Amino acid sequence: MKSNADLLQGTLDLLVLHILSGGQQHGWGVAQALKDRSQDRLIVTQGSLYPALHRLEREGWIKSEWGLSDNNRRAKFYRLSPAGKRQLELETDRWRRYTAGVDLVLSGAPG
Amino acid sequence: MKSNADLLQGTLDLLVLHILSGGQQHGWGVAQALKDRSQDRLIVTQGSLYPALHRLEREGWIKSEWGLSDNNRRAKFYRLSPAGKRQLELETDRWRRYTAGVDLVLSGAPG
DNA sequence: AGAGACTTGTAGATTGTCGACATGAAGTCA
DNA sequence: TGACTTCATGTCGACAATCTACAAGTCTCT
Repeated sequence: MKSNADLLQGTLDLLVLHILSGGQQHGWGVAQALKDRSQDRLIVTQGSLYPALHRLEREGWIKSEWGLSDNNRRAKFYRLSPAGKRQLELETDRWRRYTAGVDLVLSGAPG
Repeated sequence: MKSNADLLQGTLDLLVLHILSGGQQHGWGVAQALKDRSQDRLIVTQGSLYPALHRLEREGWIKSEWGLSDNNRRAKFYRLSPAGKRQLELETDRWRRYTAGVDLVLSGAPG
């Protein structure tokens, strides 16, 4: 049974950046936000989420800081950097262009 | 500079199956069709296309047969099998659900 | 004390695309 | 005849990203 693993590829960065564009959030919270807002369509596992966050930070698109979560637990909070804001715009465009392309193919006469 | 490599991942099968749903076509023709119909948004390289076709055939979703192209050249023609038709429907649904999820996240209030 | 939810993280396996390369036939043009 | 372009199929190694499974620790509630 095929999951969404392959579809997620190339979209996760965009999604995470978008979530963080509204304010700081810790990793677990990002995953929850994605699940909730997509109405359970987008489920991101820890094995994807944390490496993704580290990758984004390595690229300089997000910055992290330790703090306390609402539940009073130690958590690492991430926020968007100026470069991350630009990257978010880039990736949003890329996504829109790409889906437009797929839609053109899928809606066009087959054959 | 990021290409569409990662976005293509998980969509290529769907796109190829869709193209073939309208009748048989050879590999090169599939790539051309994708490029043309997407108005140059979807460019599939040979290194992705041929392995994908072999994969789909291995799964039993498409069948192949050697023949002659319009240009009088030796070419392998692929057509959708009944299982491929079902798979196309599955993957189309999967794609629609996924993009719906992404759109929910992207259009919702950030933060 | 124990259970369960919250929180971060890593390692190995798997998968899929890319770029580069190799091969060859058909048609065009000088 | 020879050179070049387009059409057409294919493989190989590098690389990137996700998944599953595991490890570990904290806070709250019973």
